[in-house]
Amino acid sequence: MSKPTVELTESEWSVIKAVWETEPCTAPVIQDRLFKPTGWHYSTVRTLMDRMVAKGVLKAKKEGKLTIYQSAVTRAQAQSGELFYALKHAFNGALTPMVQCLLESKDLNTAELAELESLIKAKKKSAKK
Amino acid sequence: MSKPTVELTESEWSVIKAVWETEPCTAPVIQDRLFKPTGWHYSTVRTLMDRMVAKGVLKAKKEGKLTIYQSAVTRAQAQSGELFYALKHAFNGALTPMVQCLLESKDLNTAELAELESLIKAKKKSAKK
DNA sequence: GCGGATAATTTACAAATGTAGATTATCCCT
DNA sequence: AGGGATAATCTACATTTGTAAATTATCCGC
Repeated sequence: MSKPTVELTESEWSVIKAVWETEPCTAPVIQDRLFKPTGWHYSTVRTLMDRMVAKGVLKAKKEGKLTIYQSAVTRAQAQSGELFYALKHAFNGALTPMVQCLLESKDLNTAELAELESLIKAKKKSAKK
Repeated sequence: MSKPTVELTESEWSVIKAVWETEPCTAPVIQDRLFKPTGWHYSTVRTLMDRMVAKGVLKAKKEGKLTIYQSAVTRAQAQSGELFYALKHAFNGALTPMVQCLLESKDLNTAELAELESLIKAKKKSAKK
């Protein structure tokens, strides 16, 4: 029932993003989408995808001669996985320093800051019930 | 002059955290600190540290028979590296969704939210002008 | 039914990562 | 000077990741 934390490599991120955009889909389709940015050949993409199936981040089913792939984790799950990995390792789980790091490193304009502020306001509202 | 983005593996995070806390220090000292949580033996830690020197995240100098290590990247640099890795891969560089993910996944209390809010306020102040 | 197109399968191989045993050098003490 | 303690060096090996060529199967149209 618990979703075991998702951790993806850089290559796997490329693949799963393409899958989310086109699923259900076949490996050739994904290869096609990724060829431009990565230059990967079919067997490369296919290997990645099959390994991802083994890891449980993609699902595959055979349909006639074709293998149809779908994601087995949502974008939100994968995002959380990545974020919490960073939070845990780099910030020892402490949220505030992480946000501080974000604010300091990125050069945010006033509008962006306002947006973040309103996100928090909204959250406060829903939290205090 | 530009700091090439720092990327650390999980094991390397363990090592560099210990180094930050004790530097300058020797490998045996680090091994000692890490033995409890990880069970790693001397040669394991030593290998990691030497590979980290090769990568440029630690520095080593010979002092008599001893090898003295120090970090070559600051905690803040490493934190940024990790955070931006996540931001880039999981969120395509978009800050707002990342913060949203943070707010949604962690169950923050009102005080924490207030703290984040004040971080942003402070930033706004320094940004404008 | 055959040939080209498309997809799948098999196999491979180098680099990076995680882990550590075995051997050797060094230093200090008696 | 010899022996134990400590540190260093060397070597090793399994797993994971990145990348793909070569071979084989399948299907569609002629």
